[in-house]
Amino acid sequence: MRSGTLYLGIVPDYKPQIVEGKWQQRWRDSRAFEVSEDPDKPKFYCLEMFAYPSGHAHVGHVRNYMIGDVVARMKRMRGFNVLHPFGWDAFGLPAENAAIKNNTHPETWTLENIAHMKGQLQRIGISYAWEREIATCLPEYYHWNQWLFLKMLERDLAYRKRSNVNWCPSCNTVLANEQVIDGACWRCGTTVTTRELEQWVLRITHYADELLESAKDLPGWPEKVLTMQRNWIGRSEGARVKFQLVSELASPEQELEVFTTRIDTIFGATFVLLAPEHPLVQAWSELPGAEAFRRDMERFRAQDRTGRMTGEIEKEGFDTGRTALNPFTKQPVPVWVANFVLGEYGTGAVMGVPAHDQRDFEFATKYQLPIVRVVAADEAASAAADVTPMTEAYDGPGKLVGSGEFTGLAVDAAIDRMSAFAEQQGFGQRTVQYRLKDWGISRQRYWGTPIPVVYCDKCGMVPVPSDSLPVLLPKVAEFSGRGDSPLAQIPEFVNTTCPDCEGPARRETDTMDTFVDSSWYFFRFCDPQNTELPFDPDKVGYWGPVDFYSGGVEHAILHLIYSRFFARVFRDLGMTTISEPFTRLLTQGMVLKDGQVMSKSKGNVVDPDDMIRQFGADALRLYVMFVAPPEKEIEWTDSGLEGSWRFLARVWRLVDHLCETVGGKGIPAPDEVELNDAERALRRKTHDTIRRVTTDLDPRVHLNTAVSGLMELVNELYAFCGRTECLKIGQHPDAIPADGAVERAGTIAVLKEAVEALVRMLSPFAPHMTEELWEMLGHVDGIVVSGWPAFDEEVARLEEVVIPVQVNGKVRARLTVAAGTAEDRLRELAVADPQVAKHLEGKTVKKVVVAGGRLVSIVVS
RNA sequence: GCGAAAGUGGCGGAACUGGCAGACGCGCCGGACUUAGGAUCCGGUGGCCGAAAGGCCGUGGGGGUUCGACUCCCCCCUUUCGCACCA
Repeated sequence: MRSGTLYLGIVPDYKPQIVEGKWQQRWRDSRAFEVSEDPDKPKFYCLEMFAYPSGHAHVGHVRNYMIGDVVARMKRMRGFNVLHPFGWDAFGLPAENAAIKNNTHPETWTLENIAHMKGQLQRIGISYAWEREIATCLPEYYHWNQWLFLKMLERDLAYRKRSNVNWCPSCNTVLANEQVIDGACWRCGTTVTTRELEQWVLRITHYADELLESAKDLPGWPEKVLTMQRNWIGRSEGARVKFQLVSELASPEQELEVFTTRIDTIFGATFVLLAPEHPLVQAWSELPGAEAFRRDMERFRAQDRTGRMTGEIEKEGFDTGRTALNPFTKQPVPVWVANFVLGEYGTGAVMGVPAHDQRDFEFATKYQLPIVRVVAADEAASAAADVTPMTEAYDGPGKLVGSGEFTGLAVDAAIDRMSAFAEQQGFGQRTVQYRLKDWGISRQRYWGTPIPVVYCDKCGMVPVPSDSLPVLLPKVAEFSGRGDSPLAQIPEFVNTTCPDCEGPARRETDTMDTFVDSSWYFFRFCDPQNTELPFDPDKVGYWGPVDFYSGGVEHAILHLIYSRFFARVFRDLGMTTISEPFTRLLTQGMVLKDGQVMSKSKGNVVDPDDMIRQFGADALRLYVMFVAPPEKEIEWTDSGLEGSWRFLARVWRLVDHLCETVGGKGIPAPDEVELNDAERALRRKTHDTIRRVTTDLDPRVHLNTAVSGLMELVNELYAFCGRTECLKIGQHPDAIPADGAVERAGTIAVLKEAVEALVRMLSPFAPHMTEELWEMLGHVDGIVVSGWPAFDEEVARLEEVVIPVQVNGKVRARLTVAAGTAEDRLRELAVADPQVAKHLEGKTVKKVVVAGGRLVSIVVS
């Protein structure tokens, strides 16, 4: 043996494959992660966004589950009653497409994928309460989608509406606004077109204001996500203003209403613009002799929807030949149809103020409509306004000109006064407009929840009574991938009897958007087997809301806004008191390989099972947690994984080497024995590490720095053992010369404390290996119940501190002094230090600052 | 165009409230042990000058505040993300 080293001649075997199988089996057998409500313990609901069972989970997917598992295991050790469930977002289009392609049934495909992926997660050692597993494609689950739909119908939160909807020609189905990304289908990327369809809609706008207000302050959510939600809801305050139609040809409707946020500019309104979809435009197009009108209208309506939405298409319009009276000026203005006016926003009609709106300016320039300036930045601009032609619209602050009795008012005051005036006169109304639209949930596909209504010739639309639920999805259907809903092609399903009159009736053949399934599954986990209700309010009362929720940022709007909506619906049904379902939200970064997002289609996926075979699940988990903060994307490297494996093997060897020394009973606690300097230093490091790792995990969730803290402790332990003669391999402490019995007891005591703290704190990251080590250290009860190590502030406090001394901002020396040395003394020592003195030579000391007792700063000139 | 976040060694990343920049790991270099070692243990590793002691420079660029700035303020550059004719 060489002195000064811990040389382990025989490398003890760290065989993750054996250890991991053993503990996964034990956890299963002991139902280690199953929980029930326990009012005596604080609860913690830890959830990762459940999975779409696409087939095989790759490392990019499982990163999320690993993050959640570290949090869940840590909280469990810290004494919380932890609910950590998992399930499957199992309805959806890929199953149907796979069915078409492979001539199988979506259910078969889905259930096989679930079985495989469940195995993958179990091999990673995620501590799920598997007895609560749910799959949304099973009647036990979608029954309650239907139940909730009926409740929403009763409360007028669900309604049927004929409108232009987003249509994905590839998926052959409708998409919600949230599901159109840059004009393309969120799932397949095909350019979305428009169709006019009658479909079921959920009134999310009922909660628009509340969703927006709460999104201003959800302290546990990333600011980025909140901003996205606020923008999506898009509140604007303004006014609706009525313009009287004066044309002889005017339809029976004698007025049209515009929405504006800038009523102060209304004296500059020189025309009115209607969306091609506006009802008046439709009505006029149907009048005799309106062929040309109709042709233009149709042309605009057929224009690419996203082009119109994003401004890529040139602004175009045509004169309707009608005029309307500006209610403020009483002057007639022409009414035009314009392709850039959106039918579904506001009233589908706007006033054209070319002087103060760039879009109107361009339109007016193109069609030579008058431009009248009514807001001036200052006096000079006001004077110049009449003579200088504008080159662009002015939308800055200023005072009104040429606006009758409102002339001279500042913009904000004018908006206020003019809105009030319009209300008083009865031609206007202050109003709040949202960008958020009600959520269309009808999908013309098979693999989803049947919408529980029937259509009867006599009674019209009739909801299926709750006691007849669930409306089962029939097993057999044609999956041609063409035409209308596959359900429409199954007569046995379609033809039914009316619940009211018992006459013949047809079932609704559309299914629900799968985002309905995922909007409330977190409540179902609290009571997954309930056959009477979606969940027992008491159980959700105990577990809810979700304390820690993690998943991809791609759901920042879709899933996360729908869930906030549904939580409020359940609340208003009296079933919960929860408004915000997710207290803390972590959006995990993606995993890249070769600079690209890991995905099956790119062929760059890393299968966790391959990594587990080589290095074990613990090494995989540790690597993914260590390589970067959880929110950041990471670039996969094999060498990084190997490094984590090496670290675990290093811990294994250390504990294996020490377990006979520090394992078992009868070892005194460190504060019961006398400690030498080295022992006190190790103890200090131990407690400092506990403090750091604990706060890094909770509440910070800085998993990467928590791991690095543990690595430092391991390095310290190796160094300590290397310096300690009695710890050379092959020499049991009993065989050590007896010149330091007390010292040896201290060594054993501090080592035991350090090693046990290390193993326990490592266990959320590497649960299998640490269970095994914990057992090797002589513990009978699992590490899961061992508790989290406590740290002692007193012990962690340094006895000696190093104080850097700066001269003009540069560190010139370091003083080693007793902790708590008085500031005056520090000043003396600093100035007297030879290195410092060198830099003070020939100069005048102007000031000596002692900052918080941690640093001395000397200013010279 | 608007909004947000970010920019630190060869690489991933630390630095929590303005107080020792580069923790920890990867990679690389050296040593020990060895028949051998891609294992293991120990050490080194921002750049430049220097044998060393030490010195100078250094957190995208430029300015500012401060005894002291990766951190705060102003301007600019770059990247990523989100929104994008919403009247």
